[in-house]
Amino acid sequence: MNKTRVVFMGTPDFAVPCLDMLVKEGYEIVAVVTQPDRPRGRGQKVTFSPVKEAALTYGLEVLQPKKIREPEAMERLIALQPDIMVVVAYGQILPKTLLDLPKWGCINVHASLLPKYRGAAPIHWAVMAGETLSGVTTMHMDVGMDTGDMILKDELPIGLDMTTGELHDALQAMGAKLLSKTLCLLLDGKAPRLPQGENATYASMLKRDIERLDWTLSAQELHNRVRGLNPWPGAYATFQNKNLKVWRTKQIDRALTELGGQPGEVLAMTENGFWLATGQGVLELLEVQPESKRRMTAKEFATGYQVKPGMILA
RNA sequence: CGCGGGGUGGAGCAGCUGGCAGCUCGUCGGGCUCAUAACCCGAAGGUCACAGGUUCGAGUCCUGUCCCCGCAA
Repeated sequence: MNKTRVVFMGTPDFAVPCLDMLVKEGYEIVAVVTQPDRPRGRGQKVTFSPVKEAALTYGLEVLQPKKIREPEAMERLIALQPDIMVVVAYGQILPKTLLDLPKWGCINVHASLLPKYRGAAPIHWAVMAGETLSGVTTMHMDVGMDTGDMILKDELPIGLDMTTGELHDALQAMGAKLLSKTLCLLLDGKAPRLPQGENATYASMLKRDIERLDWTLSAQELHNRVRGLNPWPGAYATFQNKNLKVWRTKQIDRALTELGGQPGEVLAMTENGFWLATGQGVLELLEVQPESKRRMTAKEFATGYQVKPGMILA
């Protein structure tokens, strides 16, 4: 049994394996802090965050302050006298008072190789940028946004067709393992403090306009956009005045000049879908989803909606 | 009660101002081609989500139920 008193802060799925790990390894989790319950989804049903769901199954105390700075929450955390706070995608900035509260400080697990992709959506932005290497980093938190001194890193290659969802799942598992190692080092007094250096980039929250596909971009950029926004929030284009989500694409190694066509024009039907002209290069659509319909292969879509060469997607 | 779309042969869609259930793909049989993502001829395959109602007659109109999905969060 591990007597270290831990406060865990986290919200989405990504954080859950870290909480699982802490429980499994016997840490004394004195409280779990997560974002408040909010109405969401179709029907506006109030739902718990994944971390809250997990915490409840473990019978842990759950705190859900609207703002972490509110006195009630601060007092409670202070009263709990945590030895360490572990923060994984919580979604709120911690004030210095809290950062300085635990004896061992506050540790964060971040889904990128810092100092690249600091911020809210590191996985999405890394995939959309066409990065070939990703990973997770643990750090000693400070007042900045993901600016703290680093402790450990673990790397993971990003495949050419890998989606954000796939990378997310891989990094999620990796994050829990790295956190485990990090805590061992830290509690041994052996955790390094590696400054992040100068080459930082930021991965801000996604804005809605990123989802709309612009066929004048290159096939490469569009392919990265589509896989980077899969499975959430999804990229879409317009077909016959209705939205068409594009879930999976493939870059075609074929010069556009030999085929002609304006951006968004259907060039040819293929075994699995169809080719589309872009600003530069050819993109094959493989999986799409019309409004109100389920996901389907681009082949099925083309069959039912009578897609033919020469037609235009906007 | 957040807004909205939809459930029709194996797949994807049309039909929904009520009157014999249609299209493309796939499947099966046959033909053609050096070849192909092909092409030609023919065939099989549907309790039109479920239950009730209106009607001479319902995939189509009305009511209820189940399931799927988009937006918004």
